[in-house]
Amino acid sequence: MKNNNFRTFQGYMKQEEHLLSASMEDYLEMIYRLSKDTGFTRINELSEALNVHPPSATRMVQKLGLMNLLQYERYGVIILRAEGKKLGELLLLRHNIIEAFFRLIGAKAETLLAETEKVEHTLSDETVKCFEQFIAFIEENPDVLIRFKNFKVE
Amino acid sequence: MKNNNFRTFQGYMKQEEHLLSASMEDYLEMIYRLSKDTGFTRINELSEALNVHPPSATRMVQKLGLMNLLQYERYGVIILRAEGKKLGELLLLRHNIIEAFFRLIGAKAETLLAETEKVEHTLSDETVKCFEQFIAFIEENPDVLIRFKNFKVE
DNA sequence: GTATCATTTTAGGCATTGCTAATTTTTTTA
DNA sequence: TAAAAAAATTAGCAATGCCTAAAATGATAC
Repeated sequence: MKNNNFRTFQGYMKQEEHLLSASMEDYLEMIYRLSKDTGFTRINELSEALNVHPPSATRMVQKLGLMNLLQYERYGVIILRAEGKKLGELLLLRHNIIEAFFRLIGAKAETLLAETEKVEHTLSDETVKCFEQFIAFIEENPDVLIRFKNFKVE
Repeated sequence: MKNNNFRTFQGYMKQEEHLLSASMEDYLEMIYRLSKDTGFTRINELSEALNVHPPSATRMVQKLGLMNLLQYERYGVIILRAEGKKLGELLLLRHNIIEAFFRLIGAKAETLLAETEKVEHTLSDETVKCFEQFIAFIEENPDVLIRFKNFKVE
């Protein structure tokens, strides 16, 4: 076995010149959700939504602030900057594509959210695009889905 | 947004009574691969295969040893115990299902391995089963794949 | 305006898993 | 069998991101 291409999970996650870690992506996506209507969110709301304790949210928000993805001052409100907004929107879009795709192929509803939240950090743009194309394909060819469902019953 | 079900990536990865962390799964899967023919492997071979440095492999192997997944003594060979073998086999099986599925829907060959290695730690058994069923479905209905490919061209 | 309450921050700790440097053990070679 | 080389271990550090406890700040009520 001279195949030099394997890595551990962490090895892969580091290797890429990922601008954002998985956690950063989670925070950014959630900030985008929460501030979509009102234009802002707060540490408390954010930490509750993500089921982390406030100090964890504070630290991450400070970090995202240093990266110029959002605007934040101590004890203040969290407002996405243009770049952060753009990323957040993409992240949410990606999330929705993956979720829709999993639903299509029959993933259990109970685990759908957790599944999507985990997977979304690990898929390449190309593969997400494949998911997207498959969704569009099924929309135009609903008979395929029916055949698949029948196949599964057997 | 009172939905209490979101978590950060790490939140999800911890939450489950996961016997094995993502890294543990990687090591176990690789040990299984490497010892499949010969019945054993070594720290050096393992660390090279996973692109980590030997001390990292030593530590993880010791940990897996404490979990009774493998048999190991200082400076010795690594031999999977029954439980470790069973898990390793399942992990490799899962890996292959996911890889085959991604290939089917058209994931880029260059990123296929990395993609699979990352995703495999984040999918539920049910979803992997969906992948498996889809593969079987396409095998029995190759016309669907042709239609999908044609659809993508447009 | 001050006391209370809620929110947020700071400080410090923990677990994981990677790394390097130095040491120990094993294997090979001469 | 003794010296050299290779392999593996130990020890200690780093980064990430979570936590708790205590302090600081802000908002509210009287």
